Amino acid sequence: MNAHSPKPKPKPSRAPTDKRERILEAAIRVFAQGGFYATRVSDIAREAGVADGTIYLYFENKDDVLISIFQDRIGKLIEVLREVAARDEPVDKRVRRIIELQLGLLEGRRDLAEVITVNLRQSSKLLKQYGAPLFTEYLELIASVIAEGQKSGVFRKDVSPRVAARALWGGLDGLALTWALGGNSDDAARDGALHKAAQQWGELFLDGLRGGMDHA
Amino acid sequence: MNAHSPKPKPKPSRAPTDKRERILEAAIRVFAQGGFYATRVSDIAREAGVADGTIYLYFENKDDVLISIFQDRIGKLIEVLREVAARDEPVDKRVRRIIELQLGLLEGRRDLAEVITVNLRQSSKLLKQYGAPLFTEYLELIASVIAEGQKSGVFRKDVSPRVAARALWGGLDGLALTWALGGNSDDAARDGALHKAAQQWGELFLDGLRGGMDHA
Amino acid sequence: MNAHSPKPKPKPSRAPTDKRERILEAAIRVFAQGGFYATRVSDIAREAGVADGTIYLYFENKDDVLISIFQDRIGKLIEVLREVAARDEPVDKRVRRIIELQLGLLEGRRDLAEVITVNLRQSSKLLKQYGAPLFTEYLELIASVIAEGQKSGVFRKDVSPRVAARALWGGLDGLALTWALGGNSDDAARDGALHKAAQQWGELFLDGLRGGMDHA
Amino acid sequence: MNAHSPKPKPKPSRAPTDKRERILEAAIRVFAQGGFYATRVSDIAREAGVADGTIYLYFENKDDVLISIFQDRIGKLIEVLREVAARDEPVDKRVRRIIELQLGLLEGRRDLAEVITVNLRQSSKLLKQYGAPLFTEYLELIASVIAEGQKSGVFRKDVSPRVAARALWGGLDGLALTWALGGNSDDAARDGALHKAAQQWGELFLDGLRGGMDHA
DNA sequence: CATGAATGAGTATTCATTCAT
DNA sequence: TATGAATGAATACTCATTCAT
Repeated sequence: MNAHSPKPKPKPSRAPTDKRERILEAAIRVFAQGGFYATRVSDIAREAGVADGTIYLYFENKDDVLISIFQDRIGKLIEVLREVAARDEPVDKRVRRIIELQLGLLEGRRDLAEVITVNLRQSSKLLKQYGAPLFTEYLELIASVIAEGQKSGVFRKDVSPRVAARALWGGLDGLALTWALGGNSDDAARDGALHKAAQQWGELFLDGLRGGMDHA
Repeated sequence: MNAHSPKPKPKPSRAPTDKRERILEAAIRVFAQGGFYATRVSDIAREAGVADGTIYLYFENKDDVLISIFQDRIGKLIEVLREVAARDEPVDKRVRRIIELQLGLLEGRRDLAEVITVNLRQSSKLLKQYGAPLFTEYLELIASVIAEGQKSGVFRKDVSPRVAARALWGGLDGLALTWALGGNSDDAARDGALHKAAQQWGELFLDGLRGGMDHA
Repeated sequence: MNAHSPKPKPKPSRAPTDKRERILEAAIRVFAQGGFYATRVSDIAREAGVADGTIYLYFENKDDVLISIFQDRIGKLIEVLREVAARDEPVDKRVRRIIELQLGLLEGRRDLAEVITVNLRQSSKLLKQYGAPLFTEYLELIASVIAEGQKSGVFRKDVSPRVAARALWGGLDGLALTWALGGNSDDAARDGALHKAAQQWGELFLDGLRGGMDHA
Repeated sequence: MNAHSPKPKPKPSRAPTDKRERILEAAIRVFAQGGFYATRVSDIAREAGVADGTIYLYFENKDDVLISIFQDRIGKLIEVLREVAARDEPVDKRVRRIIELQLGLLEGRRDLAEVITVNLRQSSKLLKQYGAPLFTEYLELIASVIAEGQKSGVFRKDVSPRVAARALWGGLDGLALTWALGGNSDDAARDGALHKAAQQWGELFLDGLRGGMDHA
């Protein structure tokens, strides 16, 4: 009951589970539009082109849909992140990759950004129960890279790696939030803006991490 | 319906609608606890020590309560922030004050901080409609301080003040979020931890803003 | 959760709780008509002349309505029965009173008879959870009278008082069931028939209890 | 819709719709467990080891399954009862056989007994529509045995055979009900207890029927 | 004949809002 | 002003039934 146990994904064969994906994508769209609470299950169903009841063949309940969005997407992100974090590259380069990765998740997906930055937080229950573990895992990976940078003398040591990781993530999330909230003009310019902002933020962050080197 | 037309706030006579204030305070507390949607009007009423119907003597409806929180409280927050931003102090000191202010460590106004970190994301619809403008104003104030620092040569110039402002806010929000997600032990130790984390984050941020000075 | 804890009956003052009673009576009527499961909550509400939501001010849920019918009515029956069982009268006379009492509950209330004989058994869950205790108490009272009769040498001793009590009750219930199921002609003749049948059954039962006296 | 027109039972060829029988058996079991309404068609299917849809190849709908149980099983029960009632044995012996038959202690046909005690009351609507006639026939057979006993001077004449039949059935039903309500320990001890209770009840009943002989 | 994924009508329950007192 | 009992619209979820395979 407590652990998130999704409906036993019916035979992940060729196309069938394609329907689960369709529902997930539809949910991202409608959640981004009206928010999790304002969205009716039938809205998701209509958007996905299935019957209301079909939703319940693939998900436990409405909550489970939101949770699954988070878990599927963040889960994938963590997988890649794990690989990046372990790479044999300079730590600052890896930090830049992490930033690009997190933003890349949202590349051209303002809807997904909104679901993750806004909708997920509307239910403290869901956030704490299901979000926290994955979120913590994600942050720990980032923190481990920063800690490594501290050990190798590249980063200042008077900052907790976890605090830095949270701040890094929070800064990106903040950028994404304002980006998601920004008008409806979803032109490439905006995408470019997000990208550029992220780069600036990355350099600021890295300089901050290095900057204190003298007084460390 | 669309324009926010609150109940004609009965002229603040002697005890200037002392009850309206009590309801607002109560709402901030319960919204912070369980979120806007999970909170029932009767929860607010109980917390405020009034009858359900009384809420409707001071607010149009439930939405109006959240909107009023935005406007009243963020309004006050902005007022204070405006004063801080205009102070005749070094910019880095002012940035540190902003950080403390947002985290509510300043003057024990934690409730003001909660409005931003918790309530801001409660309702997608309301956030976009009423929250965004105020939020933007808030960020602009921060950005103005940073811009000033750039002008005076204290901060690097290759970072957009707005990007920096968002990142600053986002980082703080991230710290507050993980702090909120962490267990329930609301002892002073946790307060201390948040405070310390905020300081570290502040220094990292400031060093980042200064750090690039050489290549600026 | 397990114990049946009805909504805190709002002030049992003059008339207010009158509404609870109205709902209960309405429920008896509609349950008897279409059965517990086929009856919609809104049917009860309409019959009682209240709004759907009002039902939930007086009852936990639909189950609670059925349980309350049983508990209220059987509860009252047990109160009287307790007095009768303790009377200073010959045991056979007391047994006859018990029979009349049980049938009297249903006097001219074929609907109530149907609710108790049929509807209550449609949910084994409800029956076991809430019905059993009261039912057992009721049977024990009857059994105690029979046991007394055995001690005083009036009744045969080779029959368990509990078995006899169950059989007595079962026989009455059987008569009530066929009576409740019988056509729709609810004339006095039918009432008389039930009464007469009960008397016959009472004498048969009493003779049975006495009959074995010689081989006891 | 009203008249019970079952699916054209496919001509019982070799294995005469062996599957229909399996479904019926399964339904009796699960209905007895949780009641008609609480049982889902898929429960029946799982218990029978067939797919949900298969049920509809043999039955019109869920109601039809319950109706078919009535008709098939009670029909069989009545057949056996008819044979017992017509036997060339003393009436009291035949009454004892009837008792054992109804309690399912005879020939291990407990399922037949369950149909009466449990399934009969499952659906008010169906009970009235399809059950009542069969039930009446069942009672009439018992009544006929009692009437015969009265004619032959073995039983008292001041009791209506029908009343006696109902009481006999009701008493047994009462015993079975309390037996069913009692815990879950389905050991042989419980079976023995029921058997013994039934015997006691039988003798009480018979003595009651005979007992009044002197004042008849 | 058999399957079981998909359907969508049906309903208990909640909770914002009203209004008689 | 203040109350809180009453309202009833709104909606997540279930499950009997269908039908393409």
